[in-house]
Amino acid sequence: MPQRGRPRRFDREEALRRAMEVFWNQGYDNASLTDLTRAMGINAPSLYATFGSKEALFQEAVKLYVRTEGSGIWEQVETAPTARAAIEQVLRITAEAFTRGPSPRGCMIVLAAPQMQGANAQVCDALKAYRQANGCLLERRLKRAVEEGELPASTNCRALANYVVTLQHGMSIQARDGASRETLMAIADCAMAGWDALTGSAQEA
Amino acid sequence: MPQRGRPRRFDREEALRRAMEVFWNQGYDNASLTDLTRAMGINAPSLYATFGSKEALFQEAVKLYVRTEGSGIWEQVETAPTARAAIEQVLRITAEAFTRGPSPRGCMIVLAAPQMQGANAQVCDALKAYRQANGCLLERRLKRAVEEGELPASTNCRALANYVVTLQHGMSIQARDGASRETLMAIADCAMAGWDALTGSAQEA
DNA sequence: CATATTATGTAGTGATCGATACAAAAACAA
DNA sequence: TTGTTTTTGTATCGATCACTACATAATATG
Repeated sequence: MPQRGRPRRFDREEALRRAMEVFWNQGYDNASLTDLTRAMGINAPSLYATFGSKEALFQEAVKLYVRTEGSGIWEQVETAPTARAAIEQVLRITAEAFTRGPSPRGCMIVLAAPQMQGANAQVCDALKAYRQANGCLLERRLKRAVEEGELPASTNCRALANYVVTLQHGMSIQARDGASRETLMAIADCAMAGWDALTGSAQEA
Repeated sequence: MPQRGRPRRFDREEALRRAMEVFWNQGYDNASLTDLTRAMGINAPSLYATFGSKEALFQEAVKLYVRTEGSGIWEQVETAPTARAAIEQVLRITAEAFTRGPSPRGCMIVLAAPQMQGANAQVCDALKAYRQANGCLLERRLKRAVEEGELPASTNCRALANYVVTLQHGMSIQARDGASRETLMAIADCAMAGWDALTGSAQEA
């Protein structure tokens, strides 16, 4: 049973992609339905018939963001040969990804969040979960590095992971403030310059 | 000529302080006039007669924040004996300040910002200026450390300052997500553990 | 053809936004 | 007292918010 009734005049994926860019640029609350429908090229009833509500549209947009724009940063963490390489890649890909286009800079998951602590607790908690998942991913990778002997057993993997994600979150603010790719890359360089001393790994001793 | 006419029934400073907390918690756009007037204990006409507009009130609230809550973090940068001590203090005081109370966590200047890139350009630019002032302050302190021989002449002070403020900005996100004081302190510890290797200063060589 | 089903555009819903008009109230000066 | 000045509370303003009722258009099915 393919389609009955009048066919849809727009592409759902394309419309969702444009909605994602609006949310990415303006955040959840500041993106009005007028902004969204104009960018998506549809009217409000079509939006509601297709996506349900503004909040549901945002949730879908976040999933699309994680799947497309945000994935490149974290997808190599498990496969990287060392934890050191994994984290260096996270920071360097971040610097590259956050300065790709002129319009949406920095991470949507980080930047769409802080204002809506009180209102929209649903949306806020979902974003928080995405944010913390990255920290857990890094912590797991670091623990594996300890098991494999790359890092000493005394390594505080939790603290180290928090340190990296904190720096990575800060890069979103810098990117929004207009920092260049070179500037962000220099920040990544700073982190990696201190890495061996920070982990107390064998390379430096 | 002290006061003419009917005297004001509320304390201006106290009302401003309460407005600051609302903005700090909810950001600029998400703080409605209803929220503000309720917290300040006054009606809308009194707010407008006293502060001019929501935007003017926010600007005053930001100045109050910088003068009171935010000052402790940066005020010792110039006077600290070394750049290393200055930056360690910035990060440790940040960890302490961001976990002081339960309600407003993280830096108001960082967290009230990202959503309002498009709208309220005035307010947004003012916050951005405050944010970048901290980076400049750190960069100047690091340059002084180079002149005084604490750091080698090859030190990239700009990159180093950006690295520190990026980490400090990230700590605002962590604080909003509920990170404990110990967690933030561990992040500061990580940064300082890598500091000597990062700066290539004499202590490590 | 007729009928069912789905999407579309127009137009509007009540609610809330930031901001005010207005008159009563409370202090001063003359 | 009488007038002047400033603040106060009430009751709103037009604009915009997220959202939807409704009739029409466009497809499928029978």
